[in-house]
Amino acid sequence: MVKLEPLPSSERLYIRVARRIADLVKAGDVKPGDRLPSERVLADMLRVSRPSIREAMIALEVSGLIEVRTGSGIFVTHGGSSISTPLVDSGIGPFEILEMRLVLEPEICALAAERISDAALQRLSELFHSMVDLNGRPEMEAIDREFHTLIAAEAENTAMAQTVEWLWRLRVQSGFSRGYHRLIVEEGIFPTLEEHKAILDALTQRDPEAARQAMTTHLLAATESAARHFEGTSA
Amino acid sequence: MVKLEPLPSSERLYIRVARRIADLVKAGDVKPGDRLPSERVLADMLRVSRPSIREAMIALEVSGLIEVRTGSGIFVTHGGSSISTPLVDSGIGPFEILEMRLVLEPEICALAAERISDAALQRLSELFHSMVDLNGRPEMEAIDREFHTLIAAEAENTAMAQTVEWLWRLRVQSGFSRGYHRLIVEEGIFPTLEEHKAILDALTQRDPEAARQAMTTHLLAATESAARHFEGTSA
DNA sequence: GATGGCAAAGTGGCCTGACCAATTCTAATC
DNA sequence: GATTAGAATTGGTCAGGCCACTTTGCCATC
Repeated sequence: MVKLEPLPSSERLYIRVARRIADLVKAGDVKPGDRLPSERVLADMLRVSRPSIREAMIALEVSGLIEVRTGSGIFVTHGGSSISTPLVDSGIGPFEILEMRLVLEPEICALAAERISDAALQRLSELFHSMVDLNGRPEMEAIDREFHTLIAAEAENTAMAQTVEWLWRLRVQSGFSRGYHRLIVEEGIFPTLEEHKAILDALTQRDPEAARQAMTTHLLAATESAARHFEGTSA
Repeated sequence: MVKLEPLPSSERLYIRVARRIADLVKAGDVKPGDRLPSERVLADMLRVSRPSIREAMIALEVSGLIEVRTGSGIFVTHGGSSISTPLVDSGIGPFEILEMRLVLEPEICALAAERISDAALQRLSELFHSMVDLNGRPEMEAIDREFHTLIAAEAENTAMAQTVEWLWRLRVQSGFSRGYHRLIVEEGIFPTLEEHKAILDALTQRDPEAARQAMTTHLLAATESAARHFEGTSA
């Protein structure tokens, strides 16, 4: 029972093509925001047919590495190869997301307190003031998202940062966002603002313990208000 | 400046097709292991061309929902739509993975202590004895993996479970596995066995605090031995 | 009757060439 | 200089075909 398996004689063509393109991006030959050559040109350069190029592009698109714009071209995503946005519903609900965030983000916040850059602190401060100005309008959710993902990025752990971004994408899918604005209106904006302020302050003072605590408080509050919101619903 | 965007009137065809197929799977009309109709038949049924079917299949394949076997057919994966195996190298290194596991898995283990089923405990026990029997041979890593992913599954939080599986896939990619066996040989098998035994015991007693502590101890030990292993290397 | 081999049918892998629709660019026009 | 109509570019989709690999089942052989 030796079970020798390979001689992957020849992987499927679209995979080889996708890897080539991905290497270009990773090597920095093309940067986020850049446009790739057209499908026809790529096909000509790689000596494969256009369908094969298209298959590779779809694979890369699903992987989140590129974005295809009809009639315009194929562009490299800014996000880089993060955990892909599920093509199929993940089936992950709001409370699972919050439970996980409650485990992950306080620690991330503590790490970020030690590693965060001045530029990031500056940006966080701007975001906080944007939240104040927006005062509960729907756009606030996007600010909230950038606030949390930026902190995750500053923890300088790619795995954690990608996971936080993934969780936000899941949140958008899982019908949580639909109630976000109503929630803010119902519960008032001030608690949320104060919680974010506490996080910002702790990070500014680079105090890991306070940062952890502030994030925990914030997410516990979010969980409770979500519980009130979804009370009795099937979500 | 209203910027009304909708009427996604017509998403790209391959996405609509992929969703239809994904729905079939989610609805249970086709089960894991089943073979889907051939590309030609699908094209005929959905009234689209074969290339469109192929593009959809590639999207689903990258998403991990199906598996395409040349000359044989298209089969539904057993794993279900988990976080997909990156087509491109994520660039996430061993220590980032361990840092994140150290945050996540102790809490998962604590949750699992309260929620784990008897059947799962039974399986964990079997896995532990397999580890003892294998006594450090390379196959042990697969057992180790099932041990941890099973615990994550028993925490009854899909987001966490998928993340743990994702981290193991990353680990395989990141050149960690290549040193695993050597590590075991160098450091001896017994510490690892004892750590797993402690985790198993805590879960059996359904003691969250002990479970958390046991997992922390295990991962700290793993981190240290990884540090010794990668000492001076570029990994 | 069981076994082994071989051919036909079925399936995915890949290509050529074509046409359509959206976007972008260009140049003529006001 | 700004506007706008047309041309060029780009992705979206289709049709049909050929190849290589797998599976299946028939048939000759043992």
